[in-house]
Amino acid sequence: MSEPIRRCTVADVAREAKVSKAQAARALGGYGAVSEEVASRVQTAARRLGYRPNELARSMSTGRSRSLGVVVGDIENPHFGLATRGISDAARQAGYHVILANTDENPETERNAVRVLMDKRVDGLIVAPCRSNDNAHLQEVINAGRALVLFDRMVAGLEVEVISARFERAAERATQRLIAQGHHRIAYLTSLRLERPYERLTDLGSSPVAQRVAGMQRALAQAGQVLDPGLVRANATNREAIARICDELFSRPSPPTALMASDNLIALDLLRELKRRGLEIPRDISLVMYDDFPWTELVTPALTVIAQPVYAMGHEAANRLIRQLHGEASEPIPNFDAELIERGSIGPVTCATPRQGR
Amino acid sequence: MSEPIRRCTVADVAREAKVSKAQAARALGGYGAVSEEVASRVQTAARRLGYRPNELARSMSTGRSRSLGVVVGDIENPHFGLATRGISDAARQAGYHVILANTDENPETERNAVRVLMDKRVDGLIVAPCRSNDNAHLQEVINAGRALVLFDRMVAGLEVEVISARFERAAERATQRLIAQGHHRIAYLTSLRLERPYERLTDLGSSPVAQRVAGMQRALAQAGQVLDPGLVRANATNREAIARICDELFSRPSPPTALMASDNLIALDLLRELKRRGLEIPRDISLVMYDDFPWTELVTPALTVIAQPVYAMGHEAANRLIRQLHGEASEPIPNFDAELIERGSIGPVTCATPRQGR
DNA sequence: CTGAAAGCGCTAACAT
DNA sequence: ATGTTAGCGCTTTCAG
Repeated sequence: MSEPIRRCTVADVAREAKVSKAQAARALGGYGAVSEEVASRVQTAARRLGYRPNELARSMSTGRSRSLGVVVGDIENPHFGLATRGISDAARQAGYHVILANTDENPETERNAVRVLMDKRVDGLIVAPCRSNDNAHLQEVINAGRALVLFDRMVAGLEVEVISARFERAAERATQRLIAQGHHRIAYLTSLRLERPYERLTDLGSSPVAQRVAGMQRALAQAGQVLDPGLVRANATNREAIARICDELFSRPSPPTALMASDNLIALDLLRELKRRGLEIPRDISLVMYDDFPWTELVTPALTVIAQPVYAMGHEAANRLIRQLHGEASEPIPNFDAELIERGSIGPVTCATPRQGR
Repeated sequence: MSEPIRRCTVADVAREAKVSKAQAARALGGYGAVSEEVASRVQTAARRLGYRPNELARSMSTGRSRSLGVVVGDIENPHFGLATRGISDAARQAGYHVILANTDENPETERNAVRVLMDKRVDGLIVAPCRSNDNAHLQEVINAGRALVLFDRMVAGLEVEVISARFERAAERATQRLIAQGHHRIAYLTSLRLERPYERLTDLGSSPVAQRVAGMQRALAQAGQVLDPGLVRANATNREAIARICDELFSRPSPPTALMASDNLIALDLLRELKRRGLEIPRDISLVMYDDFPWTELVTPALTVIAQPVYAMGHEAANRLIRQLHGEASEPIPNFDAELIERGSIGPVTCATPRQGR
């Protein structure tokens, strides 16, 4: 019931150790010059009193909070779970803490989160932005002189480091494999928000999604084919949207014979949707998913995926951010190359065009 | 290059609005009494100057940081991903932030994390403790008068709210189903750390694991059977451990005909291990897993699982914590009943005892 | 309703 | 090496 419980402060320790407050603080904080004698007396006193530093006060005077803000779309998504793990492992090792903010892939929430984290005086920010053209709030971060690293996606007009895998090569290879099996109508589904139907590569800016589509395009070009823009579908953000996209895709005169899912959530919904329509992988349709998780090996057929080193990327993002904070020179960003892992979800295209079930 | 960039403070706003610092602070913080006149002048000045409050300073004087510490074993585990999502959604709604700490299921790291979070002056803590008998650091939290809610597991000798699903009923039902299919040697694998081989229910304290085993026991008893203690295996914390446990289990004179995996990580490893041994589910062996995730429906066969409302539990944990902080009376903790979801991984026991493949 | 001044717990000059 | 004195930016008495 006793309410605030005045915690013991440096002043208390100083009194107990019979030294000045400053000296006690130095011994406790391990920063100035302190004699052995005094140091041990202070340590003893601190232990006896159960002293714990008030990090808030410390941050207040130093101006640094030793905490990193992490802003992701959805921590429930294992992709971000893994990334966050990488980030927080690196942070902990360097003595930093992680303040997590979920944006629900909502730009408004993201703006807000970034602002509040700044108000909390995080030393730096790792943001997986949900929009690539919405940079005002992130520019503010830079203007305020706070460190910033982007994760997964870049943002137009923002000169900051971006940690993101390189997808073009793997996308190209995956498409080649598909083509080798006779596919040429290959649809690509992404959760990227686009106001208008996809028309050309430049609609995608320089996002990773652009790399993925570019890779497809290149592989198709090598085979003397062109990518039908109508097969690149954005806004695959939830089950209903994905069902709708499937409806449209499969009611085309020439429906796709292969699907590429831009993330595991899309793949999961797609798998359900295909099952519902009685379409069997890889007999009736082929599937490639971006990202790799343990379960992809265990579904039937095992999924052919384009893996990216998400944990390592998170780790690197945090390390770079921290290096920025310490004013250390940053080496070039390592190449995180996405990698095609072939399992069983690509099969030869069948003569029978899969028609819409339902 | 300009280093610290002195951010604008209440003093600046006050000067600009030609009022006292105190008055500006009141207008900005929305607390004391302020005339319309002054309020609007201050707001205007604040906007013009791009004022943003320093939450650190605010916390410093109020003693409250509006942030919650969340300590979990492994954010990469979708179980905790979901829980964290529930927590942070509830927190955000109430204007709180979440500071996340990963313990890697390591007691030492956990103690440390709890301490540092306390030092950062979080208002309250949600902890998924990795040990049920290690309560000193958590007792400190209580002694310091800080709010605490436990997640998933309880801790001996600690009088705090625990949010955890109730498993006995579902465990019993699952076991009944198994028995109905002729199983009676049912093994249970948990990541719970136990120094010595399991012998009796009391070895498990009052953990959820105890509920699960109790449920099994009860169902077996109803069928006139007893649970062989050798089939309850703790320390299934990683792939190697799980492989070793399988070795032991399947080299018994009478190996188990059904397996219950205490979490999704164990199930994943088990699935791999069974495949490696050429054991097919549900023909050669049956499997039930705790927790439910989208992919469990998509593996072949679809997994029979014991689901728990993890998101809701996280949400509730945060809400209760916040209610504690506000000194509001807490209603009784709702019952989060785990639920058996029958899919395809339970089959009839076959005559041929599965022998070790290797 | 408004203002002056004290203080949260710490670090950082500046002396000694 | 040690002590003294100011702050950090905010909230909070306490007067008026």
